[in-house]
Amino acid sequence: MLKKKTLDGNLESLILAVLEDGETYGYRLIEQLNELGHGHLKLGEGSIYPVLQRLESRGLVKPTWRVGDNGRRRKYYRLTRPGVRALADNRAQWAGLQEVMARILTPTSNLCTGESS
Amino acid sequence: MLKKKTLDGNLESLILAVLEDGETYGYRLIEQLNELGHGHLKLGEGSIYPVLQRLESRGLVKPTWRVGDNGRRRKYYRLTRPGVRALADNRAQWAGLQEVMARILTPTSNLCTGESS
DNA sequence: CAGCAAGCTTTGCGGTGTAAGGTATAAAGC
DNA sequence: GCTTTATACCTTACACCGCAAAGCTTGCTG
Repeated sequence: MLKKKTLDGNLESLILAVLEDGETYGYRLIEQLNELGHGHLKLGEGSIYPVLQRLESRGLVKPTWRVGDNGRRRKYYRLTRPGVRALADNRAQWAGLQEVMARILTPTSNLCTGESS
Repeated sequence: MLKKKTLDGNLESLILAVLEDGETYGYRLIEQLNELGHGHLKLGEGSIYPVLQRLESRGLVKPTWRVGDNGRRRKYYRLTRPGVRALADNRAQWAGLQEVMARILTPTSNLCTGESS
């Protein structure tokens, strides 16, 4: 299971990426992410809704109230042009992070194993 | 350049990984990370020292005051056994995150490009 | 002595995930 | 009709993290 601090800063990217494949509403989004996470994710409502609101206030997504097939009011979110751009930006950031992490985190140069004490 | 929120939560892993290749002191550590970052990183003292202190208080690193080759007092940090374990743990977390991000963030299923408005 | 760089520490701010609690409503059971 | 359950949304409070900024000490250099 991924810890909060590991996921930190990437939830926004994940949400934008899911939105890229078509509009959704918050409750469904949680299920989608948890399914796609294959056991690595166990997100709750408190994790998603605040992010969605922030994305909305930044104009990266546009919500539309509509009634779903079960007669329920749902708030469908759709990616905006700035949202697409932000997603591309996030992908670039992720690539950069991967590069840095690969270079430093990968154990290639195990040097001194010498003990002295 | 990597944004704060992208790096978030991974600085600890990076520091532990550098420590794995041998002990260092804070000031040098900053240089090492910025070099290894190849332009992606530009860390300052305010980013590193708090992390080092936290690592110390958690027992993941052990500091030793010593005088360097320039006559300066330096606080050399060395990885402890729990620190090594924590690093392994962080690597696992990172692998998990990569897996999730790869599955969701990678644009494989570009479905509907249909506009309606 | 004055100035600078090495080296460590602390404070304060904004951003982030999330557990917990709260509201409203459609469908189903008694 | 009333209660429960599941759907669907929102809000509050908290802990943590990176980082800029500022300050302190100490050794080298002019």
